[in-house]
Amino acid sequence: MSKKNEVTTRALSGFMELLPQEQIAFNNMLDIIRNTYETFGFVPIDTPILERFGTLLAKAGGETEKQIYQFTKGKSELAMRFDLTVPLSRYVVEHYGDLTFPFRRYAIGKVFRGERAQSGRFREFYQCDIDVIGNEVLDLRFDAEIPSVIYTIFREFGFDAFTIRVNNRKIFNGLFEGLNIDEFRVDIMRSIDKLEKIGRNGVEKELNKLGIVSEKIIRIFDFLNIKGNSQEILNALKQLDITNEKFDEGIEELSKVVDMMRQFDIPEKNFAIDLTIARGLDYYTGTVYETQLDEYPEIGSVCSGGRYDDLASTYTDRKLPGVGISIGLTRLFDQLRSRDLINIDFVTKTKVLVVPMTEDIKQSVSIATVLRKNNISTEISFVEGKLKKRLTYANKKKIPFVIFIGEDEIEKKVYMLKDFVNGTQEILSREDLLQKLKRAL
RNA sequence: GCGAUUAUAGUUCAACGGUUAGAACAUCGGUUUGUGGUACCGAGGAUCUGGGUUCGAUUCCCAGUAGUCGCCCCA
Repeated sequence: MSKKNEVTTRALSGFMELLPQEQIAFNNMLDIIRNTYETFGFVPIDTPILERFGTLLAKAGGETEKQIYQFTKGKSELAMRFDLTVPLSRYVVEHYGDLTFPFRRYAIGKVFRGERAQSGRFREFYQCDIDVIGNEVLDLRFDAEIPSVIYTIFREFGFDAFTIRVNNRKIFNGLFEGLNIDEFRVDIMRSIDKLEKIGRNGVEKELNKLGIVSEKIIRIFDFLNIKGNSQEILNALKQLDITNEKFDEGIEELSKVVDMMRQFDIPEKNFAIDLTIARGLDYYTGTVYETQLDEYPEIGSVCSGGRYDDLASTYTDRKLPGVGISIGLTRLFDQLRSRDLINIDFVTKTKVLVVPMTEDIKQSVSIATVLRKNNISTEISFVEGKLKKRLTYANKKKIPFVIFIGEDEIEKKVYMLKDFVNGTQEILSREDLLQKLKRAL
């Protein structure tokens, strides 16, 4: 808070800003995500942060629309993207002729939602998406591959106890059709999604409010109360007295997806069928996923997604079914950080601080260049004042090595290397210095 | 959009209807010159904005603004 111009220097609420050491940790997680996506053969794209308002609005609706940041510049009605999937569908339609299908793309970027910020809920946050888009058709096996990417990433993050929960929207839709309450589909799913939070009574109350008769509510809970391992759930579903084509189709799909997830070597403990998962944007039509950390369920979902059969239908007559998932890295990172679960290993990536002790900096610059060419991050200290001050800088930033270059060193063409960790110090030739640093780092 | 709650140094927190609003951490300087961490000494730095009550308000009241938490929604 600077008084100078009476301008608040605080970042806006809901916009995460990190210290360098945190940002390094954050970027490390981003790197893991990006690398994993690429090893699965997803290609990168980067769509604009701003889109025409009409483009975003076409697929949004209801609550989502209220949360879109929109503004007018000149005569243009613009809006900030609220996710990466709607821009993707626009992108695919626009570049349809240049893309190879199934189109496997990843996108990492900030998205914006104009809502009230609170714990774990941001107005600007990173989404890290993968999607597979088919031309006319998309094999169900892709639905099982997506969770295996997620599994790989969370293992790379170092997590062991996490669960990828799977469900299929067709089961819900079939159930609601069968009970003749399809018109309340969206509202019902939202209530069901809150089951863990508000309990059975809370959900019952909400369903009552919608005007659903108690006999049907009981049927819904018969369905929701199905528990057990994946096989038990599937068996119980088949025995439910629901005659609806969609319902059966959903069970069939879910059954296949789960079976294939096993073939992708995802351990049983890391996935589960969860019939209460209804969450997610309106456009999901089949498989839906949600991932949570077993030890921190209160964090909520850090990775959600699903299958959508008609995402681009507002832009084109072509049928472009897709399946994908999004990691909400900002939320994940923020929640881990507030629980002290982020390892802050580095304040900087600098490994060597070169300290010129004279006006002549030629040798300092020269050795810095050599080290950098050898991929050793190096800074040169141009700080005025006492040597103490310059060493304090290295100490604070936890830079492990300092090289002193004074008159003696310049004269003899040698380097005084100080190991900050051990506190040792030695005079080395350029070649020995390089070899030693390479070995140590 | 709705509700609750909070607002004092860079940060986390004190205090008081009445003289210079305290502390810790952080920052900067010092404890003799080419050697950091620990210790000691010192310095700078704050009552969100506007009204009201009062002899007097940072303190009490109202409004605004902003933060936080929750609802809605969602990653």
